Amino acid sequence: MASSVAELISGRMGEMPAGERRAAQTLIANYPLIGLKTVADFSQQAGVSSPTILRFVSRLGFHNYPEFQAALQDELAAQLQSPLSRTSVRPTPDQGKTSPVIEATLQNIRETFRHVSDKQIRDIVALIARPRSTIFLIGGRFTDPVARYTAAHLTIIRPNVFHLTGQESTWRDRLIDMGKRDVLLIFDIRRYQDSLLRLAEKAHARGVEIVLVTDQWLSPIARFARHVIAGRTAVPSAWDSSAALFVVAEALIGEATRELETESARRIREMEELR
Amino acid sequence: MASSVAELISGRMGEMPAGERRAAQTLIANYPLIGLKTVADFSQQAGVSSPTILRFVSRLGFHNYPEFQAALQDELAAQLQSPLSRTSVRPTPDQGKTSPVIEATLQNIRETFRHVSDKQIRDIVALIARPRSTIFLIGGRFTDPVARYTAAHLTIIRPNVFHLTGQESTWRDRLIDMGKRDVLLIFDIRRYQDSLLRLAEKAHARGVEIVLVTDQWLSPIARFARHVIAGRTAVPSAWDSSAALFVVAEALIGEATRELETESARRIREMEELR
DNA sequence: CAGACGCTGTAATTTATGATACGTATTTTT
DNA sequence: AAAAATACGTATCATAAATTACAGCGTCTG
Repeated sequence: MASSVAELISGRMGEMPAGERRAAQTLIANYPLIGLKTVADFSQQAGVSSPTILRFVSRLGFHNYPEFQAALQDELAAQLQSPLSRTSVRPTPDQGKTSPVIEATLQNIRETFRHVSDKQIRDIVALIARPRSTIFLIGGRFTDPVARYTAAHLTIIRPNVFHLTGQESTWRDRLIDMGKRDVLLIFDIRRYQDSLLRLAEKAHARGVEIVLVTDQWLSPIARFARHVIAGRTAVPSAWDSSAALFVVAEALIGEATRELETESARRIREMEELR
Repeated sequence: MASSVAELISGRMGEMPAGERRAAQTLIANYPLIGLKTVADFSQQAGVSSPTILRFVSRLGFHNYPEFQAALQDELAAQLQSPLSRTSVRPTPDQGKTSPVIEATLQNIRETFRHVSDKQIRDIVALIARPRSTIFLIGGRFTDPVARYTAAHLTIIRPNVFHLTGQESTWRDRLIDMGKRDVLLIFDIRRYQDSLLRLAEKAHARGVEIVLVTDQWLSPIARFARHVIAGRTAVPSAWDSSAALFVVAEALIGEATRELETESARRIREMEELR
C-alpha cells in the first residue's frame, strides 16, 4: 500500500504515456502545490491539455480530481503538523534520544506558538491586566488544573481573580457577579464539556469577555469567545497532552506580570508583610 | 507591508464582527490548509455561512476568494521550498524566533529529560501501577495544579487515587490511612513549603513510599523520598516555569497507562457505561 | 422606546471548473 | 508500408463553486 501520492507516481511513471509523464514530472517538481490548483492551471504548467491531467489522475487510481486533491491535502496536513517527520529533512542535531512522546510534546509547544501572534497575546494580556475587571477562570476535566495554575499566579499580581471551583451549580450562581467589564478565561479541550459551553453561553449573554484556550479542533465555546488560542494536543499516547496549553498559560502569566509590574510588585511586598 | 496572511489576520482580528472572527480563528487554528479548501468547507468548519467567509476574506483586502487562496499557496510554496527556513518564515517575522521564554521552556523540558533515566521512570511507574497500593498526590502553592492534573488521569486508569486537597489539617488527618504499601506523589518547588515537608516526614515515618518531583535545587523532601525527579524551572521571567514538571507528570501518566493497559481499558469501558 | 445601523444567513445568480465525447495525430504492429 | 491501436487536444456539457441580493435579527443610539 503506497502511502503518498508521490510514491504512487514514481511507481507508475514507467507505464505512462508521454503526456501524462509530463504531468507527473511537473507535479513532482512542484510537489504538491500545483496539484492543489485547478486542472486548467496544472495542465498549462505541464504544457498539456486538461483531459490529459484528468487521465493522469485517474491512472493513479483516483476516481475524480477532487479526490486526488483531498489526498494531497491530507499529506500536506500531516507534514505541517509534525515538520520533523518530513522524510526529506531529518535534522536531529543534538536532541538525540528523548522519547517520541516528549519530542511530540516539544513540537506541539513550538507549533502552538507558531500560530499564536504576539498581538493576540498582547490583546489578551490587556484584558487580564485591566484593573477594574474581575477575572474568572475555569477548565474542563483535565484542563481545570491549568486554570488553577493560572489563577494561582494571577491572584498574586492583581485583585479580583476567582477560580470557579466545585459543583456546576456553584459556579453557575457566580454568573450573577459577572458583567461587561469582566473576563472569563476558559480552558477546554475535547471531549468538550457541555457544562462549560452552557456557562460560556450565559456569560457571553451577560457581555462578559471570554478568552478560550482550546485544542486545534476548537471547542464549540469558540463561538462565544472574544479571543481564542488553539494549542496542539496530539501525542503518540493514549491521552492528549495539555502541555502546550500549560505553556500558553505560563506565557500569559509572564506577560501579565510584566504589564502589571509596578502594581504587582507593590502587592507582593504587602503580602510579604502580612506573614 | 504585511507579508503573511496570518499577520494580516492578527492585525485586524480586533475590528472584526463575531462571525468573521470565528472564521479567522478557525483559519489560524488550521493554518493554512482550511483556506485552500472550498468556501463551503471552510464555512462549515468554522460554523458560519459562506457569505461570512467571503466577507472575512474581503475584509482582509482580497478582491475574491481565489486571490486569497493564491496568497496562501504562495506562502506555502515559499515555506515548502526551503524546509529549514520553516522557523524563519513565520507568521510574525518581527520577533525573529519564538520568544526567549518559550525557548527557555523548551530547553528546560529537554534538559530535564536528559537527566531522567528510563529506569527511573519505569521504577516510579511500577509503584504507581501497583494495584494494591493507594496513591496520594499533593503539591505546593503553584505545583498543586500539576498534582491535580496527574490525579485526574490516574484516577481513571486505576482505583484508589486521592488528591490531598483543602486545609493542611484535612490532609494531615489522611496520614492515618497511609501505610507501607502506599505511595505519596509530591510536587514541590521553591520556595519549598514547610507544610509539605512535615507531611512527607510523617508519611515517611509510616513507611509510605514517597515520589518527589521538584526543581533542580531539590526540595528538602528529597531526604524522605524513594524516588526524586528534578526538573528545570528557570526561565527569563518573573516566575519560575513548572512546564517541565508538567511534562514529567504527563510522561508518568502515559507510561502508567501503558503499563495498566488492560485494566485501564476495562475501567474506561465501565465508566462509559455508567453515563 | 423607536428608529437606524450593522451583522448574518437563505436563496437565487453567475462564474468557472471538472468531466466527456469525438476527431485528429502519433505510434506500433504485421 | 498499411492498418490498428493508442494517445492527445478541441469543443461542449454538466455541475459544483463563488458571488450577490435581500430579508431577518439583534444591538446600539438618540
